[in-house]
Amino acid sequence: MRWPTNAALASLPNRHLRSLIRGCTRQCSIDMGKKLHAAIITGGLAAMPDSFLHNALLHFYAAHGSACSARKLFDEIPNWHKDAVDWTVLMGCFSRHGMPQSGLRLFIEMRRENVRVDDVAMACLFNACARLGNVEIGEQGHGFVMKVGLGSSVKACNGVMDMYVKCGLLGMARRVFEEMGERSVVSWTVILDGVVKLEGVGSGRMVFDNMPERNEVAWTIMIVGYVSVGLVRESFSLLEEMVFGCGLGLNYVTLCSFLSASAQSGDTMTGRWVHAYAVKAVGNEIDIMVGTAVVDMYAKCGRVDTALKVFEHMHQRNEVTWNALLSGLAMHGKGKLVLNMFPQMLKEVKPDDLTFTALLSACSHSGLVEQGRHYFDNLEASYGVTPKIEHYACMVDLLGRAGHLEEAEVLIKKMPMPPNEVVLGSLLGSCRVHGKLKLGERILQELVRMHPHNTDHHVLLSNMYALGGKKDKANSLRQDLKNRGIRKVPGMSSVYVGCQVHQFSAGDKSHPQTMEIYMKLDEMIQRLRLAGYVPNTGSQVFSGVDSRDDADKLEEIEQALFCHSEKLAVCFGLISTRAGSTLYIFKNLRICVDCHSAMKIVSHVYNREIVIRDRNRFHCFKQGSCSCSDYW
DNA sequence: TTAGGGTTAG
Repeated sequence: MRWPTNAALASLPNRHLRSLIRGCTRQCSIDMGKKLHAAIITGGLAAMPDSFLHNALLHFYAAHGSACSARKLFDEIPNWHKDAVDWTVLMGCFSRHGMPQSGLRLFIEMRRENVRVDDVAMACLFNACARLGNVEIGEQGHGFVMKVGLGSSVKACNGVMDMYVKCGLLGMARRVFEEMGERSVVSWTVILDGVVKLEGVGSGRMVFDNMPERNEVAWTIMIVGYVSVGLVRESFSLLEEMVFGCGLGLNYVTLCSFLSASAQSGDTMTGRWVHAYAVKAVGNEIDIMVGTAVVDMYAKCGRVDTALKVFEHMHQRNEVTWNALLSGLAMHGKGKLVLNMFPQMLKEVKPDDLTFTALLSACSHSGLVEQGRHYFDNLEASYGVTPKIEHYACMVDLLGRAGHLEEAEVLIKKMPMPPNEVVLGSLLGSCRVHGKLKLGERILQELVRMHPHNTDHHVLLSNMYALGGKKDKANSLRQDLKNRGIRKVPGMSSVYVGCQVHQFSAGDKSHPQTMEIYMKLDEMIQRLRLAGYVPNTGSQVFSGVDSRDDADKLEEIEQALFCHSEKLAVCFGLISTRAGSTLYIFKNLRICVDCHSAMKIVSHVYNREIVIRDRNRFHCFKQGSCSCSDYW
């Protein structure tokens, strides 16, 4: 079919043009929508204001994320001709596309222009406040709603509640909910979301069970809640009820939500199920967003080879897909593969700033200094990417780890922005590795000034003192933290066994199989010692100073080391999984030096692959060595 | 005939 001439299009009645534009909005026909817009301009229709036509066009640009075009069109509509709908469409567009601040400004402008504010406009305002976490303006908006008599509007109240929930004030949201004369399924969903996130899945389930009506969003919130705390059995039973019991299909939003939750919590079982569902539903033509989420999920769950396979089979890939894969490979220390694949990426898509964060962190995790320098130096000239603080942080990390501490310091001084915690933290980490106590102290002072409550830095420095033989200084630093009432974030390790997450903290005795776990731990330590393991007591300063003799103290330090959360998780994994199968462990902090050397020997002695995800990267222990080559 | 709230991949 031939595209009609602009003149032919312009001769159509406005109501037909409006339907065409609306069709483009619904079908995501971006090119066609733009052509229609052009025809309207050249046909002279733009000079004859028609608010419905304008609004349809504005809605088209707003829906497709082109906030700039939407703003431009909005500004072209004469002020006397703008109605409340035009204002709210643009406000919503700003908020949804990462510019909630602009949304707020627009609301103020709207008030100044004396445009009538209705409940939908208020809902948009609350959405912007929710995204900004701005409870002050949100509360003022709540007051305004009550004052102008919008308190009986379900939409306005839902917006108020959502704002309070997103700002962490569940009590306020509940009060609004209880006072509502009429509630929609959305009112219930907002409360459910708040309760699951702020009070936990247990309380959330009670709300869910009491809902008079449930939509797919409610099911999604509940299932994501279960996945994110590792309740696999519960997430599965709800998934089955949703899909097979209620016959609700999973759409791409739901699928992405489940995959993202699985990636974060390391729940491969749910992740796999969702992947299989998506494949079964649409065959190999998986939605690009879902496919990307699948790649990300496998990579973050430690199955980087599966991630690579899924990636290779995808029919369509964009820069987000590539970034998911490359950063996954980087986390697994596969730096060379990242650099080998990058030219192929250049052929397919345009790399963005996140691509280079992945690339530079790959270089950093694999010790590829020269290559890292090359990409960093050519960021702007060759790829048109302005270096952001993340890139500087990667470079400081890369240089520091490789022992070029002076160069790293020079780079920090040259940065166009002040260094943040990540940049300085990286340099401090390198000081520990290379025993640069003086520099370390200086950086820590700066870091403490910036973030007095972050314990990680103190721990790093106290470990550094201990390594340098300055036990007194190390202990006084610890004491200082204690006096100020600041506690270290407890290390936690989890492992999925039998459809359930099993979580351990250091010295944990709460697991039902504690007896067996500690018996296994004794046996494991003995076997490790026979294989040459020597506990790394040098970096430990937890003992406190008392009058007991050194042998006692040493034993206490050793016992503390043996009970680290990842060792307990490994022991539980060893007794509860099939011989020879791989163990996957997820830790919230970074793995310590002693656990790292112990895990290498465990992988050899027990002939098991052990994959540990720590806060920064993956360690894959196999036959006595680690994929990070002791470089982390 | 136009608009909104909750779930949206790196």
